[in-house]
Amino acid sequence: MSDSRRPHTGRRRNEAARRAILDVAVDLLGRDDGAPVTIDSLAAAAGVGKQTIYRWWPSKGAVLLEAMAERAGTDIPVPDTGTLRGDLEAFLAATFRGAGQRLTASVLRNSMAEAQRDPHAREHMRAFVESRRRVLTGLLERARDRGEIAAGADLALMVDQVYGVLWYRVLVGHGPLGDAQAAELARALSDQAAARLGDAAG
Amino acid sequence: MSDSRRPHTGRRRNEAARRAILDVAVDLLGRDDGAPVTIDSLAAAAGVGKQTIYRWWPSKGAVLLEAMAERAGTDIPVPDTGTLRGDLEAFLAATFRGAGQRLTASVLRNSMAEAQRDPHAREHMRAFVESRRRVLTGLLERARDRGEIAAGADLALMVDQVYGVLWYRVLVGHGPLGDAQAAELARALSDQAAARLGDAAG
Amino acid sequence: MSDSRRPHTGRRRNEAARRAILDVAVDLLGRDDGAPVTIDSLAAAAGVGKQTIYRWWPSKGAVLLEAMAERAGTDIPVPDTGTLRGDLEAFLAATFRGAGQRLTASVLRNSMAEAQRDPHAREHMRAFVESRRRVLTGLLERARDRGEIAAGADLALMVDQVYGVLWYRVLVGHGPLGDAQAAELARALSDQAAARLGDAAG
Amino acid sequence: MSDSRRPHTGRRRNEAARRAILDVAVDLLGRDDGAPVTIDSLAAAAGVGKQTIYRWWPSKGAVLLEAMAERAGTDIPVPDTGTLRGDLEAFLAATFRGAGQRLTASVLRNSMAEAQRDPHAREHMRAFVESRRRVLTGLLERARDRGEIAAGADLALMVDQVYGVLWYRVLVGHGPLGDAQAAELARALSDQAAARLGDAAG
DNA sequence: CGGTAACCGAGACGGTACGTCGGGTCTTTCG
DNA sequence: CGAAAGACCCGACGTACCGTCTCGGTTACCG
Repeated sequence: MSDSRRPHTGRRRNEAARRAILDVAVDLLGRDDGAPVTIDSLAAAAGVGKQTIYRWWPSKGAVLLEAMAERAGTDIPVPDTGTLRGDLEAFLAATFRGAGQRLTASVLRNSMAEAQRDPHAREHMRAFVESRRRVLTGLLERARDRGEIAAGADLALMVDQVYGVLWYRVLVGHGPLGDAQAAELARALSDQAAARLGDAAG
Repeated sequence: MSDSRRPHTGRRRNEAARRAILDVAVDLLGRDDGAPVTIDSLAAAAGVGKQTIYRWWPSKGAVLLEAMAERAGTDIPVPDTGTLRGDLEAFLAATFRGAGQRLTASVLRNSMAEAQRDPHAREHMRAFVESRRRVLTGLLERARDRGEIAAGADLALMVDQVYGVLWYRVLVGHGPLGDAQAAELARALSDQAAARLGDAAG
Repeated sequence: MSDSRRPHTGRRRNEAARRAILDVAVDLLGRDDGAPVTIDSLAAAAGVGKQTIYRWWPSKGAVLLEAMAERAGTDIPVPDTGTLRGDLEAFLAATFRGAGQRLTASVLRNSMAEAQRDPHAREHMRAFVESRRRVLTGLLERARDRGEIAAGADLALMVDQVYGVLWYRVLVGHGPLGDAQAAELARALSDQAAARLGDAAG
Repeated sequence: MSDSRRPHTGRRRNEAARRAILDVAVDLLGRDDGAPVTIDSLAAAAGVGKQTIYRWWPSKGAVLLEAMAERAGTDIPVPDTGTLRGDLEAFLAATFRGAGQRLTASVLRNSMAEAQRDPHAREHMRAFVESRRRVLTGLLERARDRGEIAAGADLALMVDQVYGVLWYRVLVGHGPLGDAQAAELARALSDQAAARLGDAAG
């Protein structure tokens, strides 16, 4: 993998090695051949000793999740179309399109599986999920401030519906995940919000 | 595990062995100590030779998922309150209550993790999920026939909104899964359905 | 402990694997390229899983020593020339010639090194050494019975003088180990025995 | 190990560090817990960087053997009792007593093991052994000059019998190594010498 | 007297081998 | 002839050391 020699950095952590490990991790996670990413192959492909991985990460799951967070966390821009439905549709489309990619989906599936076994990975997963949720929650709060969502609405549950559908489809693979689904779900959620507003009004 | 001696049955398949294997599988899946259920421990605990497992199941994942399906698949009665919201609330409450139990949740988490690695398990998971979805889909279709849901509504997506939230919370564990969530989600979905009806009417 | 005769079910030890392991061990020990015989290479060369080695031997040293004992223990015939000096010369010549071979010497050196670290190997070495000593002790006892060695002579020390010289030269390599040395040492020891006889007589 | 701070010596070799390394090496070699003295533990215990060891010694074995030579090489005084047997008995008693000490024996065993693997150590061992042999050879030559040993006698083989017995017992541990053995062996060797003298005379 | 060369403690690095664990197959013996 | 027992091959696991490297610092020598 790393043909060109990576220089030692003495007694300080070698940033180049860290990068190589994470890059290779994303690469391997992306393969959906079912091969479950071994530490040996990871180390070999990164041109790194296994100890260098274990020195900095407590477990395989931790590496994979950090790698995943880097990849999947590639910022989804927060749109501002002026309406809840427009914002949702744009955000969901970008999000679903990302997660729908074969490679990213594979990363997500492997990571979630790892998180079920490894407590470290679990914690990383929790943090990753939280960071993603925060973005969407912000979008919804803005809409609420604009008066498009009732004050008492359960924003968390709305967020869960989005990411729930996303993970569910990624993990089980029973249905597609693309622009059409994003649009449909955006409409459903804005309908939910509108209905509650009407309640409050009436 | 099997204190009393299970008799050999000679040349015919030993149903008792099959039962013991599935029972032990559920038991081990239920432990959420993170220990990942090995075939050896499964065979030992069931008082069964490993070959007896492999004779009847193609892989570890297949056993575990079949075990899970037995447990988690305990039939949720399909309610009939006369209204979509009532039906949903009853169904979701029962479903969430089941999945929210520590043991069942543990089984689900382990099974989903297994399904990400093992193709056999993946297929089983797909089938299990499909069977569960069919029930809820039936409930929604009935409501559509009653005129509570628009003809063009994406029922599959509504089903996903339910099971997506369920799996998402089970797997990540960032929020509770109980009657309150069931009620809130039932209300949201029926609102969403009603909104589409209004569109169609106008 | 409490178990009486259990008839043993299940697959039996694979004798071919055992032989392959020991043969390969001798082969690898024999290389005096300094490469220290790893379990991995041993298993690979024998076409055997590592576990199969660890199932039957407690440590690497134990395998190597058993292999060595088989090789070096190839029976040295006990000569019967009628005189102590003749017997000694024949026995020592055969023994030294064996140990002097490059391959056997290499096996001996590696084994002794292993025995210094590994308690299991140490015990095996003790047993091997003891079995070799017994043969020579028997030869000396016969000579004592014939009256060629004084009753009070320290036979154990005489045996040590033989094997001491042998191991010393094998391990340090400061001098040859062949027929000439055998003859010289045989003469020295029979002289030494004769001297004690004279003492007793005088 | 080194509680008090060792002062830097700038660009000149730090003698204190060298001493600390050798002292710790002897200390660790002396443990007969079978733990095989690693460079890391050696460096840590000496409060020294690993590079400081590799700067001055070509390999682990070299350090250990130099340490051993220092300890075991503590000069055995060459006695002068006037007779071969007396000289031998005194010299052997002192030598055996030294090597018989648990700590020294442990050092010797570990060093010899190291010498079988490491070429540097092997060479050091050869040199050490040679220096020890020279002393005993000198003692024998003096006796030959006095006419107590025949001119044609194989002094080297006599020396080998002494050190052979010593190493053999140290390495295998099948018998004690003390004054009694020293006396018995001294008598045996002087008997050998006397016998050859008689031959020459007759 | 200000570089600079060689030493030092520290510790990360790429590797190799370790001994263990688990997966899935194969073989033996019993009922 | 199915089922238990369990040995087999394979390969990943996480750890221990190896010998190399770079760092930041100290001290002695040299210009």
